[in-house]
Amino acid sequence: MSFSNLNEKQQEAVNKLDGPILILAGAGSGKTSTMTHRIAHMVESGIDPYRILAVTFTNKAANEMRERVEGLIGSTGGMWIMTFHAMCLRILHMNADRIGYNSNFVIYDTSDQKTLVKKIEKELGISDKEYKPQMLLSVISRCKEKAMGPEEYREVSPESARSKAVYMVYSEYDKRLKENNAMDFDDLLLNCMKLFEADEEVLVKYQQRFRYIMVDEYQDTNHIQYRLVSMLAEEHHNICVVGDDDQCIYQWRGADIRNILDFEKDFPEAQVIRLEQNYRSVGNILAAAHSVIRNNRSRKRKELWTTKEDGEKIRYSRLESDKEEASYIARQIGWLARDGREYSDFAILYRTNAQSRLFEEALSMQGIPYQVLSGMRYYDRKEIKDVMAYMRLVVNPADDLSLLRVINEPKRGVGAKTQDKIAAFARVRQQSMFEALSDPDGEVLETLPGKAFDKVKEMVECITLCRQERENLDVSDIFDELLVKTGYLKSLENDKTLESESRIENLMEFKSVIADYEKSTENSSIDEFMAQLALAAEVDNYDDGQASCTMMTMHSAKGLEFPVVFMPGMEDGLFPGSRAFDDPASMEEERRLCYVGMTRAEELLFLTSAELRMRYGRTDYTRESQFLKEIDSTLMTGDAVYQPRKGTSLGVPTGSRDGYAQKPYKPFDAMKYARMDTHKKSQGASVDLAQGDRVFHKKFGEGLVIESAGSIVTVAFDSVGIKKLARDVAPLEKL
DNA sequence: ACCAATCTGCTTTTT
DNA sequence: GCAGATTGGT
Repeated sequence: MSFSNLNEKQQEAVNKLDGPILILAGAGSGKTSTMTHRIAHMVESGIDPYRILAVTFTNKAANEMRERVEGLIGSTGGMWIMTFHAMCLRILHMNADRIGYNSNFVIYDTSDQKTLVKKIEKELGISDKEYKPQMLLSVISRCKEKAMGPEEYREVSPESARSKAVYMVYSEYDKRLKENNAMDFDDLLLNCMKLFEADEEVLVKYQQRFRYIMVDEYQDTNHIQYRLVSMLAEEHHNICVVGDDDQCIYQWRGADIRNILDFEKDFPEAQVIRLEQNYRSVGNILAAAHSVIRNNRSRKRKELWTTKEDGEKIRYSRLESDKEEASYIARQIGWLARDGREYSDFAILYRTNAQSRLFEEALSMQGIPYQVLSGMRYYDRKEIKDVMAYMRLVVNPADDLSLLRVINEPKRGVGAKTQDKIAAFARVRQQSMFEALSDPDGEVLETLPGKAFDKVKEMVECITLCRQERENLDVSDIFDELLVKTGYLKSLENDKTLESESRIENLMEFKSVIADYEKSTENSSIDEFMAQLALAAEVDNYDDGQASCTMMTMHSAKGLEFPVVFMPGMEDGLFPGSRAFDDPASMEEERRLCYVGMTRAEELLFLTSAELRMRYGRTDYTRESQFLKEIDSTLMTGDAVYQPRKGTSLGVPTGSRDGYAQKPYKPFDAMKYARMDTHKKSQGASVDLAQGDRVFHKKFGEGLVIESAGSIVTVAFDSVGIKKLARDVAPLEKL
């Protein structure tokens, strides 16, 4: 095989197959090409594909790698090219019994986790206001990423109400997952690691099998993923990790940047190869991106270069308002398209999904076709989750959470009280709720109120039948059976609203997903289908063949490239987000995100900001993003970026190398004020004042209302006399 | 048990 | 500004 299309460094990486290697692959440096050629080279050198493992983060990356390897050598044979989670799922499926799970376990996604935590909080009498499910889950997830169980958590945490609450929820959460024969995403990794630790035999089997290991996006691995990889590579040390510390944008989710920074410590004999030639962007874009990222302290030395021409300068515009910003970008796209660009050449990359709305409006106004990659997963839709819950029960009758989700969907007259009753019965009988209801003795079922009895019985029988026959039925048959016999479809049809119609459409779309699955798999089964589905994501649906421009967050844009990129909302408080100003580490992460965004652009890069922006329902003045100030001004045209005068009263010299160090200014936190707004509003509305009422004012003390007309209240205060107050604003309490 | 009116509370996202 | 959750009324 010839690698003449690869540069020297890339060839070096491709040719060194043995021993640990760290490939620092800058943005656009031909990373995937290098990795796929390296795999191809292994096979050409006579290495059995069965011995090769390549792990990625996303399905998309795994699919792309598989396709490209197939393109090079025709077949991927017995290699494993898959995500961390898929790998663990596969290993656990074959060995579930060894860690006390039944191999038909189901996977709980984020919203299942949230439902479960809320339920637990309620049962334990913990306020879900004080301890937000999301916050608890992120603590739990952080623990699991470090392989820290609830007991260990308790030991290392300070004695506080908070850690006690976390401990109680965490331990109950874990217990419930196990009872329901379910795992969350972290468990897939964690349990796989536990399996390796507990069972030498299993570990050795995989160590011996995978003699060559590659890990993509190594900068985004968390501690458990790191451990898994280290364990597998322990024997032979043939491990090749590829990543770019400058593109680590998932630290907030547990990615541990130290994994890549410390690789050479972990494997002292490691060879480091830097891919620094960029094939994607013109010189000016590259230089501008570099002028931003160099402000980060914790990064490996690296500077991309290109043989491309400088290209045009980056264009920056400060617009009057967010609406103006959107219409400016739409106009630019219009002009460039008339100039011969394809619509698919354009991408609008923003910091938050909420920004997409204005662009959608502006683009459709100009008649420009677009596609939005939103955070909302297709599988998060209610109707899809409902039918999936039915399907899960077919696979795993121990899943109480799914049963609770659908027992009253469609309405069967089973309210909260009845649900509690069933749960209580099930607990006494040491069964899951579904098992209790379907028990042939009928004891639990018969306690249901009359009209609920028939309907629930019908549902239970339908699911039981599907379960018994699931070996003989196609997945789509089970789907039909469930939709019809449970009455779910009928209740949607009877609804006759626009919403229910679109729900039916979504269900039909889901059926075509099932049909696709059946076609693509020889031995299709509902068990396997459910497992695959849990690991599928929406971003996989991005279609680059479409003749439309694309909008998405900068996060989702990682790994993609576009000839023309727009980055709107370059404002302190939005990008970088206001929280970044409290913490240098997260400011650095925002900066990496900015770098990722900018390096998506091949030829043209537009940055914009708006003087006035509406956020959380209020309009505020904004300040230009500090990232704009970091960009080498000789590389930009358009509006000048406002630069504060040197040596201002605060005495902080400008031109400091780290952006955050020179920043005495904390951007306006729109969210904080939006919250205050709603509280005020609700307070004002609740105070219904009439003449003669006694009131209390924080500053003026007690008084008597002498007139209440429209928005003005006149009060005679005992100590300070008569005052006229605006009723919606004044902090008045009725006594 | 169910529905509608009000209130709340908000990044980023993959698996 | 908007969606999801909660409350209060039937």
